[in-house]
Order: sequence, then C-alpha cells, then structure tokens
Amino acid sequence: MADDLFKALADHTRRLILDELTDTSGQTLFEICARLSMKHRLSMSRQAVSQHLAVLEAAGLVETRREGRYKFHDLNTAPLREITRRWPVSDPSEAQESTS
Amino acid sequence: MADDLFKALADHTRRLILDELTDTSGQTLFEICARLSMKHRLSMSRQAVSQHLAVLEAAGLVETRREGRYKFHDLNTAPLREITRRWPVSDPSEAQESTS
DNA sequence: TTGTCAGGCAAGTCAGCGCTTGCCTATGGT
DNA sequence: ACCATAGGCAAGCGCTGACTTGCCTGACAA
Repeated sequence: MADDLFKALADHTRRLILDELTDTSGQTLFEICARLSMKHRLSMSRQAVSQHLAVLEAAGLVETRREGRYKFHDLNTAPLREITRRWPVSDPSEAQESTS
Repeated sequence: MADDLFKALADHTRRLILDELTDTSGQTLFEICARLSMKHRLSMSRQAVSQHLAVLEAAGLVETRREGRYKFHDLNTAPLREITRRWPVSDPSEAQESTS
C-alpha cells in the first residue's frame, strides 16, 4: 500500500506524468506520450509510458475510465495526504529549522 | 533535489527510520540500529543503516550534529512540503473522488 | 599506550526496475 | 470485409540500488 505509493513517486518520468495530469486531467495514453515528448523532449516508447501509468494506478494516484477504444487517465492526489499525515510537516510560519 | 527527496522516500527501511526519528529525534546510528531490530525485527548491518541515513541526509530529511564521538540525527520534515505543493491535495471536506 | 566504542570508506554481490522489442486484442471507420 | 487506431502482454537487457564484508579513522577511558 504505502510501498506502492512511494515506489510510484520514485521515478522522474512518473512525476512528470503526474505534472501533466495535474495540468489537464483525463488524458489518453497517446496524449500523455505526445506531451512528454513535446514539453520535456522525452523520447520514449508507448509501452514505457503505459507501464508507468500502471504503476501510478497501482498506487492510487491515477484512476482510469474506458470509453470505447479510449482509456482516460485521471489524477487522484488523495493518497499523497498519507505522507504528511505520517510525518507531520511543521507549519511554515514557525519554520526556523531550515532557513539555510 | 526533488530526485533526492523521492529516492529517499522510496525505500521501506528509510521510511521506518523516519518513523523512529519522528518518535524520538536526535538518535545516534547505534540507537537507530537497535530500535529497528527491536521494534521491527529488522536484522541489518550497521553500514546498511548508515548508508540509509546518508541518503536521508542528502534529501534534507535528516540533519546531523556531531558531539565528540557521537553523531546525532534529527528529523526535518520541511522538504515534504514540496510534495503537496507540487500536486495540490484536495481538501478532505470536499473529497468525493475516492470514497470507494 | 593500549583497548574499546562510534562511525566512515570502498569494493563486490545480487535483485529489482525501467525500457525496448515483438506480437496480440479490440474498437471504430470506410 | 478490410485497415488503422488505442491499448495490452510478455520476454529480455542494462543499470541502478540495497546490502554485506573488510579495513580504517577518531574520540574517550584505563
């Protein structure tokens, strides 16, 4: 459970995918491929992106819905809440610990 | 920078170390080793834990201070704030997207 | 000085992960 | 029927990462 979440976040490309879905949720695999290669100069096979999406889905960060031959991918940031719940982040207003 | 953070969080043992430091900050390497093997039945070499601490320190999640031959490790959760800043987490009160 | 304790450095091993390649399924258009 | 499109499955490869082992440094005590 938590394993899947952190493993999903561990990869750079997957984080870029999350960025893209944050920008516009509900994209198809091909759309995501296109945007990655355009905006980030990432030349990657479709399979690679597909596998990344599977990992993100296993972590609950991405939810999918099928419509005909299209599969749309939606972002779900809810699992991220567990992180700051596990290790409470001190309020920025009282932050003096890392002003270096 | 972000790479180091997520890489640090990716490992199960490192997350346990963060848990221990959340419980009691300012422990030495040997104390952390002892607690991991006691509370979590983790039999691991001292070096392994030491290397984990180095990774956590590179991520800014752990800060260290030397006193004589002791080196104390303190938790710093500030870097975690970047996560929910990058992918804003919807407020739980308006959460209807993942009640499944 | 000698011994012990806390910690660090470096090389080597082994498993897991990211990615590719090749082939397959299924939906929709003509 | 045919073909193109959107996506999936599975085997294989290379590289990174976790862990061990062995040896070394530095601080305190006798």
